[in-house]
Parts: sequence; structure tokens; C-alpha cells
Amino acid sequence: MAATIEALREEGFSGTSAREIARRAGCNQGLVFYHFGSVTNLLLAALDEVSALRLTRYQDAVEGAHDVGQLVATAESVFVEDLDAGYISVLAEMIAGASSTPGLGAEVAARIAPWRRFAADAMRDMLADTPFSQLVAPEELAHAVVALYLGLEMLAHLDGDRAPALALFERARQIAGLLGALGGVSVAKEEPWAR
Amino acid sequence: MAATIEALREEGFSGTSAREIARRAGCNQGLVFYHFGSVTNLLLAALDEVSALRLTRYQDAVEGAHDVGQLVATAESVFVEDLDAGYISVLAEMIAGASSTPGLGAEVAARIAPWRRFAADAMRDMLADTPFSQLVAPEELAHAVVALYLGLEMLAHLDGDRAPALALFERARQIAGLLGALGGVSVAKEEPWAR
DNA sequence: GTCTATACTTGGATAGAC
DNA sequence: GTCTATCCAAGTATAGAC
Repeated sequence: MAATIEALREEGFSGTSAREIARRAGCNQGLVFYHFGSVTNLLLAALDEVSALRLTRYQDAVEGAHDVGQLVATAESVFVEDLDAGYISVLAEMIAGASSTPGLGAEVAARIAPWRRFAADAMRDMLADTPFSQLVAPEELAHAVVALYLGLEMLAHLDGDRAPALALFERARQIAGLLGALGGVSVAKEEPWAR
Repeated sequence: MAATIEALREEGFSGTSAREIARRAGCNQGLVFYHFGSVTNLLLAALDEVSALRLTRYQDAVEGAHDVGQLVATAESVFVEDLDAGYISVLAEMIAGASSTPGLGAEVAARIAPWRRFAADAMRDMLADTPFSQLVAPEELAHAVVALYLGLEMLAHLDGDRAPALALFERARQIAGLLGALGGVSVAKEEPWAR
């Protein structure tokens, strides 16, 4: 499983063959099929593990954050962990690779669903009792956050440079602090601006 | 070239072989190597064409937009075009696939660079003479926009559902209109908040 | 320029020894 | 459970006829 994650991160979807995985795991190629039936099944199992592992990590991190600034700071440290371990790379490679294997798309989508729910919950909590809850639905914001996270990871991985992504987190933290200081007075809560 | 774009969109990076491209183009597989030398070269040529094609389209669209609301509306219609034609899919597949072919990453990154410059210019124009120019650097915002665009496309392609992405554009348009109406009075321009 | 034919490599998957 | 050996399919790439 660890070898699969490693291979997905370093060799990409199309480079992650049974032979490549076995080479990294230091075992025989046939074992992939003995234990998982097919390479695709192993890829999905790896995605399952990554997904479960990270989700609990995220939940713990978000529970410890009590304002938006802390939330962004937490998101940043978790993002760095993801970059280092290549977890989001696994996700991105699986999403991109899904188009080449019939039926894989649905499986990948199903495994991303919990992340979306998690993000939506986090956004709901974050927006609660702020004037912004009138401006944007938590599910919408969550979709944007997931997409942004994915895109940032892909660009960071492509360039081998995480600085632009980290600068964005820094900026988000700064703006979050600013909005917190304004205390939500600049936008009146009573206005029914939401469509 | 058209067959290559089509294949990348429908079969993904790993499904886009010389044979698959030739099948779609209705010609012989060997022609790929006669005309382009290698499959990788053809992929890069296709990315070049898509990049050039879309960049001029984007530039025209942005020139026609004179406020933020129009800019967002324009971005949405161009985004829908991209989804329909699979242009961003080509980009996403090439980025994800880059990790499997040594040296491909740098080539892909070089072809994305003009998009980043374009996005940064558009953001600079958009932020000019607004109080937000103090809050965030155009390059930072551009990086986020490119990443978000990429992520939205990947999720839309995975789910076969573009509704969440379109809802976000709608929301952005709404908020842009709101900010325009506020006229930038809620944030004083003199404050040196930017680090 | 386009085709057929072919050499060579890699990958998925299975059979059978241990 | 793990290994060796092997089959088969698919991919890249080239040579050579037309």
C-alpha cells in the first residue's frame, strides 16, 4: 500500500504498474493480483487508506481551531503535510487517471464524497454567526475550497515549488484576521442579499 | 491534432496512445512518429495548439469586459466553452501525466506560463483603483484563480456535473455586483494593511 | 506521405512449484 | 503467501513498399 502511494506520487497514474509497485515494495509482481485481484483494485485500496487517514487528521485539526484565522493556519499545516507525503497527489492522479479506465470515475468520486461533506461541514461552522452566511452557501464554498486545494497541489507538484500556495495561505490568514477585527460590522446582517 | 485533443479528453493521458490517436484520426499509427517523432511530442504539440487557441480567446473576452461583473460573466462563458471542448481537460491530463515521463513536467510548465501571465495581468487590471489592490498581490490572486479553474474542471469532469462550478460563477458575479455597488467605501484605501 | 509489416518492450494476469 | 515462469495484449518505434 505504501509502495502504491509512493509510486502514484512519483510516477503518476500511468507509471504505477504492478511491476513498479512490486519493485518499490521489494516483492513479486504477482502478489498484487493475489491480494487485490487487479492493479485498479490496489489503487482504489490505496486511495481508501489515504482518504481515511487524512480525513481523521483533518477532523482533529479543525476541531482544535476556534476562529477563522486558526482554521486557515491549521489548513496550511495540513496542506504542507499533504504535499510532503504526496496524499493529494494520489487523489489528483486518481482523478486524472479515472478517464482512462471505465468505471473508475464513479469509484473515485465515491471516495471523494466524504471529503466534500467534511469541507461543507467545516465551512458551515466557519460561516455560522457571520454575515457571510447570507452571501454564500457552505456547500458552494466547500466545492470551491476542494477544487482550489486540488489545483494548488497540482501546480505545486508540477513546478516543484510550493511557495505560491503557501503565500496564499499566509494571505488568507491575514485577511481572515482583518475580517475578524472588523467584527462583521461592515456588512449588515439584516439585508437579504442572498438570492 | 484534433484526434489527440479528443483522446486526451475522453481517454485520459494513459489512454492516449499512438494507436488510439490514429484510430480517431482515421489514419495509420506510424504517422504519429513520422510527423511528430514521438507520442510525447504530439501531446505537447496539441497542448501548444490548445494553449494558443484559448489564450487569444481569453484575451478577446477580457478586453470586452469593463467591470468585475462583466469579467466574471465572461469567465463563465469561456469556462463553459472549455468544458464543452475539453480544453482544460487536456491541460489537467498533461499536468497529471507529466509525473510519468521524465522531462515532461518542465515542458508542460513552460506552456502554462503564458496563462499565468495572462491571469496576473487580468487580475492587475481588475484590482487597479480598488481598495483590494492593498490587500492582495495580483500574482497571488492569479495563482489562486488558475488553481481554482483547474480544480473546478477536474471535479466537473469526474462527476460529469458542471452545476456546482456554474453555481460558483453565478455567486461570484453576484458578489462582484455587490462590491461594485458598495463602491469601495467600506475599506479605506489609506490603511497600509498589506504586509 | 501513407501504408504494411515487424522488432522490441512493458504491462496485466494466471498456473504451478515451494 | 510468495516465488518463478509464462501467456497474451498493447504500446513505441522503425524499415521498407507504394
